[in-house]
Amino acid sequence: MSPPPTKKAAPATRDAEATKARILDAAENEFARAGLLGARTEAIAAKTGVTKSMIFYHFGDKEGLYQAVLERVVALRISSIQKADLHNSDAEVALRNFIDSFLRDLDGNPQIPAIFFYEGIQNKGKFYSQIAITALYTPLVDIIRRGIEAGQFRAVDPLHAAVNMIGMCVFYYCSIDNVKHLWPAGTNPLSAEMKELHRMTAAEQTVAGLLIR
Amino acid sequence: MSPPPTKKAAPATRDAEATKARILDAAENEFARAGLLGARTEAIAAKTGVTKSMIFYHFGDKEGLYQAVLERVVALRISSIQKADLHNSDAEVALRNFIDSFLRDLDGNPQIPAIFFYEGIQNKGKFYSQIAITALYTPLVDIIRRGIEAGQFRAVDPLHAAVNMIGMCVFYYCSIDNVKHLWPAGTNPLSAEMKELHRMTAAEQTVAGLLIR
DNA sequence: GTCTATACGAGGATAGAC
DNA sequence: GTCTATCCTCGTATAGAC
Repeated sequence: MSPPPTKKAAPATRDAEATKARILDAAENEFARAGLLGARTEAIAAKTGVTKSMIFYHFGDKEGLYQAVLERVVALRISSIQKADLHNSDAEVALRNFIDSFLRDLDGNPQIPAIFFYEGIQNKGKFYSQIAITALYTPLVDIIRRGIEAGQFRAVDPLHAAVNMIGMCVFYYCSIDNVKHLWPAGTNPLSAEMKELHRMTAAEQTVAGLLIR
Repeated sequence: MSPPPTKKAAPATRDAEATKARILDAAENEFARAGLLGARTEAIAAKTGVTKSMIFYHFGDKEGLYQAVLERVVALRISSIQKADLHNSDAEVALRNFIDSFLRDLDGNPQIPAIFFYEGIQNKGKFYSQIAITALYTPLVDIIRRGIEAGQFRAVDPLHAAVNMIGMCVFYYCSIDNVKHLWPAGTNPLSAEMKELHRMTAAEQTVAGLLIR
């Protein structure tokens, strides 16, 4: 009698970097769905096509994986900010550039706002460090300050105004499943048309909310 | 020998309605902290001062308790909407009334936006019925439509505009722990002064975002 | 580096006494 | 109506083979 064929499937790959990247992609999805607390390592493993053990082998524990996901997301946004032209002497132009860059990033990654909502509410911002938040908000706050000084923007509180503007841009993506019934049945809130409509409307409202009438 | 004194503490109360109300209050807090999935019945019981069993006795299961919390919250908002004067012939006045009423409700219940974020993202809006969303958004959408027709508001998409405006109003309360480092250390984001500043800024930005320049 | 198998704790839910 | 005690499932994390 020949030995029974081994039950174990062959490892999908042995490329550690490729495996880590696939885990990070799946994890980003899962953390957006359920947050650090609700995310299931089993679900991440299933989406990735590897076993749970690989997550612990490569990232130590669930929290380590979560931090890696956050770091990658923040790095992406910082890179976008650097690419955008925010130093136009006209504050209104700089503001439009910032908002446009931000909304286009969201367009391509609509699940990211959810990650940060979870981070703020569930983890009380524990992993979303002071440095990261400063890097993301400071450019916007600076533009608002410049516009107020130049007499282009109303004299609002720049910090509250900045937070509110980000809220106006991201809320759509965080509440899609709550508000989808406002549109006719069958409308896809993430279709290219709907995302463009959101971008247009949000950009207009955000900028107009600040300009002097 | 006399029988040993019973270890069991006397029941805190035997008033079912009072107990249910205390459970609902604690549950609202806990669901805002962690959502339906992350909420711990044990935590709710501890905050309430009764045992876990009472939750199951009065509400069947965790999901039943969750639905009861949502219903109470929605009923509150609907009652506020009915109290506000939204039928002023001037759409700008009606809009200011709506936003002011909404922001004042948030002022008193800053944890409610979190409940709805969880509901949308985690539960995909399963318990936040079509009827509820319609009741909450329709008055705002109607005001926006009236203002556009009267030539007071820019010709934006009314549905997207309404969602974005709500986002501008609630985002502050959902991201406090993410953005708190923007303010000097020791600033309390929920102090009366900060909440008033948020109300003022958000109301201005929301209305200005719609008005024709 | 990847897999299988399992230990171990946490938490929802129930049974039954009072 | 409220409490105590317990069951059982689920999910993180680890051990060890390949």
